[in-house]
Amino acid sequence: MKSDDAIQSLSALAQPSRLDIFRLLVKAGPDGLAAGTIARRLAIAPNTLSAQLAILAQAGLLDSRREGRSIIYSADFSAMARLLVFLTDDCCGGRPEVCAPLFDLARSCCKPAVKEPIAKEKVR
Amino acid sequence: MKSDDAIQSLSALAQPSRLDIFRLLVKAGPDGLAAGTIARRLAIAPNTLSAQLAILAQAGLLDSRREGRSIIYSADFSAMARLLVFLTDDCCGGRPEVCAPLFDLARSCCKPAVKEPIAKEKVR
DNA sequence: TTCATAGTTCAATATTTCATGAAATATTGA
DNA sequence: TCAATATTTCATGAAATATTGAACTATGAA
Repeated sequence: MKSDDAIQSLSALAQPSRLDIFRLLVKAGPDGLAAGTIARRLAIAPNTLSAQLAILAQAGLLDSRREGRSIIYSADFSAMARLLVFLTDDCCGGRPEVCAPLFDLARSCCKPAVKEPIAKEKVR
Repeated sequence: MKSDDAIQSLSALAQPSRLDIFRLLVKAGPDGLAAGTIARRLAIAPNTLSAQLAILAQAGLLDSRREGRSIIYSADFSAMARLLVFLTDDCCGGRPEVCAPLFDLARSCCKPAVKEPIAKEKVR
């Protein structure tokens, strides 16, 4: 990832409505949500939402697809991961303990992504 | 972490000079770098740099301490981790494979900082 | 003291970003 | 086709942000 791309992603997320939108879509998972649903849930005017979605999509953080009259938006998880990698690039500098919080992050994210559905219940 | 705090951190990082500064300090590790050193390395005017450092510090992303005439800035790794957690909150939504990239992130960061190798690799 | 070095603060200007209303486009069903 | 729904585009004024020169504070050395 280039610095310009990271700036674009960070700028896209650095706005209250857009951060809410993105986090809502992160929670929604790959299925995503229709623009109208997002507008209703977050109480954002349709035209304002459209502009926000365009900014997030342009930054590569969202995918979109049309389904009937609706346009479904979903978070691009791999783009997200690339951004996080960029931010933490060479974070250790020879001191593995420095980035220990990052491992805690990965572990707290969800149950270890092994093939078997280890835990039935939801994380948190 | 509250949304406002995340916005502040993201806004702080969403600017070319500040992103460069932060990443330089991430690489520098806990020892940090003097403001003047950062200014020289990144070719930023001292007063401009000062403003940028203040914004990053206000966002909680940097620590600072005086050493003689110099003021040493260093990245706050735990603040960083909190931001990443916030962004990926509930990212799984019942689909562990969705956040697999985050595990790749943690592993690529540096050598696993775990007491014992949990599960098996092969997360893909 | 006096001076030089290291950073910061302030004020002004230039630029970017934001939310909104009005109008336009796309899809579906009657 | 027409009407309704879903979303986007455009133009605009207001607000936030960035950069710069000049002045200011703090530390250490002569």
